[in-house]
Amino acid sequence: MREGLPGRGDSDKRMQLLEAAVDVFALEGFHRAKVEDIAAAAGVGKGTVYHYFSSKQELFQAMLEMSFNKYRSRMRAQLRDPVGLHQRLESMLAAHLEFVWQHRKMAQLLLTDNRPLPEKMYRWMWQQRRRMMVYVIRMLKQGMLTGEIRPVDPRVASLVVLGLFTSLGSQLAFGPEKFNRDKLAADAVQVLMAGLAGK
Amino acid sequence: MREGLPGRGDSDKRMQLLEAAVDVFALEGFHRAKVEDIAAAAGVGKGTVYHYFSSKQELFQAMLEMSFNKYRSRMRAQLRDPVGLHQRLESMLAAHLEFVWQHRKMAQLLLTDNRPLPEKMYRWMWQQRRRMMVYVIRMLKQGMLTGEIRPVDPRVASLVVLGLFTSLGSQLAFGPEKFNRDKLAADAVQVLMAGLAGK
Amino acid sequence: MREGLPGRGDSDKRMQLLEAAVDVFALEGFHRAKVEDIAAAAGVGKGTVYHYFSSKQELFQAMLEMSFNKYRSRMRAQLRDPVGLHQRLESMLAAHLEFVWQHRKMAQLLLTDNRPLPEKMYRWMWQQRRRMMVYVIRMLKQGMLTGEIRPVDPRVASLVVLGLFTSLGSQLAFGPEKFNRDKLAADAVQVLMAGLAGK
Amino acid sequence: MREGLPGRGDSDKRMQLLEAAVDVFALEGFHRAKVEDIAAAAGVGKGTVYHYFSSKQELFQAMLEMSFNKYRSRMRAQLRDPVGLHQRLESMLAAHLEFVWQHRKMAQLLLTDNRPLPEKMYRWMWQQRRRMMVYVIRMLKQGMLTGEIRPVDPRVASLVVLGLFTSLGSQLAFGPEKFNRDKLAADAVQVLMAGLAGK
DNA sequence: AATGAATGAGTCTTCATTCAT
DNA sequence: GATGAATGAAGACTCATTCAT
Repeated sequence: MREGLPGRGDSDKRMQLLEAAVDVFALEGFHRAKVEDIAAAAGVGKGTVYHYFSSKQELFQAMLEMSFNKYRSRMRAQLRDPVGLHQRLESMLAAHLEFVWQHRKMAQLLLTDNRPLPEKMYRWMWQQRRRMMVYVIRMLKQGMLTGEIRPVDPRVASLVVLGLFTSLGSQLAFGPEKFNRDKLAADAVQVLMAGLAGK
Repeated sequence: MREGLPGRGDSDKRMQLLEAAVDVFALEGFHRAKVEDIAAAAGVGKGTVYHYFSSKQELFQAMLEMSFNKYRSRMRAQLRDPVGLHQRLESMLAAHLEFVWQHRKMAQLLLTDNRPLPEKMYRWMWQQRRRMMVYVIRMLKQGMLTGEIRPVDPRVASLVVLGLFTSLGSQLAFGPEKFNRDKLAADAVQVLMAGLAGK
Repeated sequence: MREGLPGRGDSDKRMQLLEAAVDVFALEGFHRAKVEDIAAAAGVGKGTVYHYFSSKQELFQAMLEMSFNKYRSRMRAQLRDPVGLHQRLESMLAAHLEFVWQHRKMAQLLLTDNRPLPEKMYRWMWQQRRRMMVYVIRMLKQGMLTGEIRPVDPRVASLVVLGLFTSLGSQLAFGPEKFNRDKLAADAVQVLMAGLAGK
Repeated sequence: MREGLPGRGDSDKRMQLLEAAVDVFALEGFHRAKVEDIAAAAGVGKGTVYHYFSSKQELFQAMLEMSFNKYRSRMRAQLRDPVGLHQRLESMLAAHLEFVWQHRKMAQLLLTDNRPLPEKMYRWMWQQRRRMMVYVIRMLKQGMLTGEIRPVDPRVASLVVLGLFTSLGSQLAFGPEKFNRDKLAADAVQVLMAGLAGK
């Protein structure tokens, strides 16, 4: 049946399913989301899901991975040009907020519902955070070398940075207020760099 | 059987159930937790649950409220004696970490599983965060008046503060590392107050 | 505890329960009626029910019997004075309608819900009908002897009579219309006696 | 597996379920009937029931409607040829008895168990009776015009007629005796038309 | 490859009944 | 006698998964 160009990367239906999965899972959470609804949202039959994914579980994981990958490549794109640490933190945070905003639903899902993932997936998610942390720590260490930041425990500092990202992200995704994302990022990084205490 | 002081305000069984609920929900998440298991963990019959709570849902909510209330009173206790802002943030964070550590399971639950809560509970949880934020903002504003902190957008700053709390909390609850909680709190607040940028 | 005159026929509570049972069973039907509700309606504790009746089942049966007995004695009262058959049928029907009207709820119950009664009760109810039929047949036979009615198969005729009673009863109990019960009885018996066919 | 003519309008399984429902509901009553048993009787899985009916309730209603419809079309078939009123009543009653006999179980159900039907269904059943009554009244009025019956209150008379139908029906369905249905119908209508009173 | 009818394991919830006080 | 907290058997219903077409 498969019409269209042969060798066209990923099967159409698979991608449709993944995208439908983002919507439905985000809206309903893992448990309330029904495979049938995802199939319907993707415009395919229920059985078709099982051609592409061996289980609801697996579909969920694949969907998560796809989303994380999008996130990572978005972040990486931000980091090409070599700028100072302050500037870099600012554009990373802006990119983070931009992504979170655009994938609000997905973000809500990650921050609220899940847990079917028998450990394995959990570990994977934690790993993602870990990876991010490692990257931030490296960045901070380098900043200390260049004198852009003063000597602090990089592990503690990275937690502060990550907390900032997450906190602003949640507020954006859940909060009722509208923010100017770029200004928010700039302000927050400014606070982070200069500290709260008056000079 | 009835041990302990007679006439103890809240029904024994109800409290047993709430405590069993914390354990089981934290371990399994809302959906996988079986009412029967909670009953068993509390050492009562399945039907007894429905004497005290009209549904699994309600039991879950009651359990959350109990935990939040414990958290709030713990926090408030920390805030009796009048100290400077730096000191206050430090002891709040320390208390937060202490609580999170002691209620690790509960924390994991809140941060990972949930979503059955048809809006109502959601709103309630968001409200809790809101309330905390309001409190922090007030604290920061006062700090600006006393000159303890420099003039910054208090909303942005409060997000940084909350992010710090959450971030350290997660790391503590989920991370494999052991931390000296008091030192962690002190260091983090130090970073927060003085900022990353070298003087 | 039992205060009041000793030897006072039937225990107070028992009677209260039976009366509450009529209301609740009639309103809810056997299955939906909850023992607890009946107890509450009688103003006693749930456990008390089981002092007087060994089961919901038995309570139901006792309640039915009480009602039937009331019915029978009401009917019998009607039959003291010796009058002609036409007159007797008329006053029986009027008494029937009167009773049905006053015990509307009970009637609805009998005509709509029931069936928990594992045979035993069923047989009993059928027996009541039977007994009634036997009585009617005897009456009809006598009427033939006295020449008040013409020779017909008494069994068939009794079915017609009983059908009349039931049919008018249902209409009264369920129908939205208000009837003048005595006139209705008179008219119906008139039709029954004289037949539909014009002379 | 699928035997019988292909393309048969109503789904096979649905019909199997309806027929199994008649048997099981009639045997057990609404409440005691287990969905699982109906499924088993229909030779399908438990879940299948919920493909065709959204609830036990709905299955019950659908089953009732099917039966009533059968009854109505049976009755109507009886009424094609134009005959006198006496004759018509007789064949209607005979058809009624025939149907009741063949659907004895169903009849028992209707006359004994039910009441889950939150009003809606009740109204519908009452409506059926109403409709029948209206039809009978029209018939009687016409009979008065043609002089086949004498002038009587048609509403009262219709109650007598319906009572006759119901009464004989019950006797047939529940009673232990065997009847010659046609003779019974003829005799009863004869009584009805000529009345009990001797000429 | 695609489908959706069919399935039944898994759970919440109800409520008659028991029994310690 | 009276009570109501406690119990657990029983049953409706959901939904991931299979499989014949």
